[in-house]
Order: sequence, then C-alpha cells, then structure tokens
Amino acid sequence: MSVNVESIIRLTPSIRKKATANVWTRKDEAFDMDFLYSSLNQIIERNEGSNDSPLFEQLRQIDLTQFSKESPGLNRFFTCSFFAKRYAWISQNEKGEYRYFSKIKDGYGFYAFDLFDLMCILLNKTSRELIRYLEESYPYNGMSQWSMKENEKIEENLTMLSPQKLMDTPNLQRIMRGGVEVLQQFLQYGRKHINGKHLSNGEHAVFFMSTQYFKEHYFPLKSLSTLNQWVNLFAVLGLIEKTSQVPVELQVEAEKQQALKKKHNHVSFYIIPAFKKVFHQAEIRAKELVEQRISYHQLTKKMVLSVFGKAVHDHVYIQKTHGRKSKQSPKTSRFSMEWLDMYFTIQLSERGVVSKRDLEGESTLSKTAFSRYWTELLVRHHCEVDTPTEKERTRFGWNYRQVVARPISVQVESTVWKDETRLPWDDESFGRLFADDSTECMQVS
DNA sequence: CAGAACGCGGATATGCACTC
DNA sequence: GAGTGCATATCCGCGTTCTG
Repeated sequence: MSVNVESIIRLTPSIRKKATANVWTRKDEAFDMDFLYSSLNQIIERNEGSNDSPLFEQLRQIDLTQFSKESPGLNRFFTCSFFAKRYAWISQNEKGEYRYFSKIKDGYGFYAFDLFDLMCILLNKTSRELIRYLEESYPYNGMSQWSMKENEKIEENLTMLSPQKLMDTPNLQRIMRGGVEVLQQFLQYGRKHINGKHLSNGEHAVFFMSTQYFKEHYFPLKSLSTLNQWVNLFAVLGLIEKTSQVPVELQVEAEKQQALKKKHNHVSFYIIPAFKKVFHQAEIRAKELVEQRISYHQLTKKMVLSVFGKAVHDHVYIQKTHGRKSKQSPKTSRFSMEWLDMYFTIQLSERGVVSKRDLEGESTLSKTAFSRYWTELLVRHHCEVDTPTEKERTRFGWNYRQVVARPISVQVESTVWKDETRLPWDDESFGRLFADDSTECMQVS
C-alpha cells in the first residue's frame, strides 16, 4: 500500500476536536486503552536510565493493530473509527513505525495518525497538553531532564543579560542598548513554549512566534517594525536562530493560530541557543556593527549581506521576503542628487573643499535624505569630514564649526581609517553588489 | 550649543491564502 | 481573478539624545 506523502492531511485542532467528539462515547469499544497504558509502562521501564531514543519515536513502534479493536490486521481495510464515510487501515513503514490511515473512497487526501495523534484524539488533549500529561503520569527521564535543561538554559541566558554580565562584552552591550528587555521577553516567550523533546530540532526547543502576537502581548506600546528589527538583530548576532526545519508536530500549534485567524499565513519558528556558547561570536559581530555605526534599526538584508557575507545572511533571512522595494525615486529627488553630486565635484575641484551647509542649501532633499547622501558623496569622492582652516573661513565666510569635506590625505601607507567614517560602502565587494545603483548615480549628464 | 547619531513609529511594498 | 486580510521587511522622517 503506497501512499503519497503530499496528500497527508495534518491533524489540525478543529479536525482533532471533531474526531474526539465522534469517537468519545465509543472509544472503549474501538480502542484497547489498557493495551495503550501497559505499552506506555513498558516504554518507561525500558527507558529507565537511558535517555537517547526520543519518546515519540518509540511510541510509533507500538503495534496499532493491537491498539485498535476494529482493525482486522495490518494493511487491511475497515470502517474508520473517527469519521463517517471514511475507511481506514493500519500500515507499518520500513522503520517499523505504525500509522493509522483514513481516507474517503476515491478521495485524494488522507489522515496518517501516529500513536501520539491517536492519543491526542482519544484523551482529548492538544499536543502540548498531552506532553505535559505524559510527563506527569510517566516520569520519563529523558524528557523531563531535557525540559529542565531547556529551562535552565533560558535562566542562564537571562542572567547573562544582566547589566553586570553585559559589561564583559562591551560591543554587545552597546548594540543591545534599549533592546535587552525585548530579548528578555523573547526568552520568556520561548520558555513558555517549550513543548517537549519531540518538538525539538534534536537539541533545542523549537517554537513559533508571530511578531504581531509578540507586540500585542508583550510590547503593546512598541511598533511592529521596531520589534521586528530587534528580533532581526538578535538573529544576526546569533542570539536566536530562525529555523525552517520545523517538527511536523509543531505545525499543529501554528495551525491553531491559523484557525483562530481563519487565515493561512507564515509564522516564524525560532530556536534559542545557550548564550554562553554564542556570546563570543555575538560580541565579534556586535563589534563589527558598532565599528560600522550600524544600529539595530539600520539593519537590512543588504547590510547583513555586505557586512557578514552570504552565509550569515541566508541564516537570518530564511523566510520568503516581502520587503518593500525601493520606491521609484521622484525625478526631482534624482535630479537633486545629480545636481548635488555636480556641485560637490565642482566645489571640490575649484576649492579643494566643500561645505556641508552650502551643499545642503542647494538641496531639495529632506534633512535625513540629505545627510545620507552626504555620507555617500564623501565616500564616492574619497573625502573625509573636517573643519575649515582659518584661511577658508575668511575666504568663504564659514563658521569655524562648520562641517566641510576634503580629500583624504594621499599617503595611503600611513593613512589610518577613522572608525567613525568607515561605512559598508568602503568594502570593495559592496560596490559590486549593487552595481546598478552605482552606475545609475554616476550618470551625470 | 550645533550637528550627528539614535530611537521610534507610520507608511508602503510584496506575497500568500482564502473568499466570493 | 478581483478583493481582502495578514505577516514581514524596508523606507522615511520626526523628535530625542549624545557628543565634541
């Protein structure tokens, strides 16, 4: 009996509830609950002292044909115990795992319940409730130890975020300023969603979180975009990990959200690593960001790509991106920029120095946009910021505090780049990345 | 104290999935 | 297939804080 994996219907909360309701009054007729409990006991006994093989994998080894009183045997059809108009069969895969299949005649999709699913239905519990129930009823070493470890890990992480501890990693402290609380709450959220070992990626708990939910329940006064940017910073630093490897069981949780919203949307899945293992790396990355004067709200995909390379970029931005594309620059602005570039070029060649204030006077750009473009011009014309000399002050009538741009002194060997003027655009690779942009800017007619 | 840097939130772009 | 709603990423500019 071959089945197409793509047509498996996931056990969503609503389907589970329906199944529970349908089978509730006759569950003892349809299933041998004593067999279940004794099988569970056997697993527990077998696992005394060892904690390697995950419980949920062992659950699947239990013979469902014995559990189901209605099944006539392996790979033989019978009337579905949960839904009318469906027929069922129990099969075993090459790993020896059993599943309870259910399908409408001539239908396409089918259910493929493992014992865990069946228990959710028969005991009327969500997956999380069932895990908790199993933990309490059956002291399964591996699992409770794991849960405890996860809890301890988060506790430790939280201590590492204390102001004193953060002093040890000054760059991290700096880049995280204002965001520590966000990360703390994120950890708290993660702790609440430790689901059990079978919902892990092998080592860490995987949980899902919508930033919308996070905002509403933890930071109602902050904006979605701010929180999103903080979360992205944490991911860039490696303090949290986004993952696309989601345990199937977790989909149930995600579907709960979907069911509530009656929509099918993306949700992000996260892993929290042990900070003591990743702080060193995080500090290195934080240093890079601090040196390049990039704070959390300036992080973009482009930045991450140029600063940390493709590997980090791909690790952080794993979701399909729906990011806003750059607006078609209004002609005035584009003209303005071209004009500014020309003005800059002329002033620089004629006087050897350009006043920022004078240039701003020529600009129709907003203050912020101008400031950004000024930085760009500095880089493009290999200039650095300086103050006017006395001669220039008298000659051009400039204030002694005024900001001017002048070419960086020629002695390449001895030139020390000042950190505060270093920008991502300094990297050779950066220019190549956005070749289009730069060529466009160069077109001065 | 002026100017730079930062913090923040609103606006906007995009894609997906569902509905009608 | 147009319309709707949601989630996410990015752009943009205002107000505040920091700094020389």
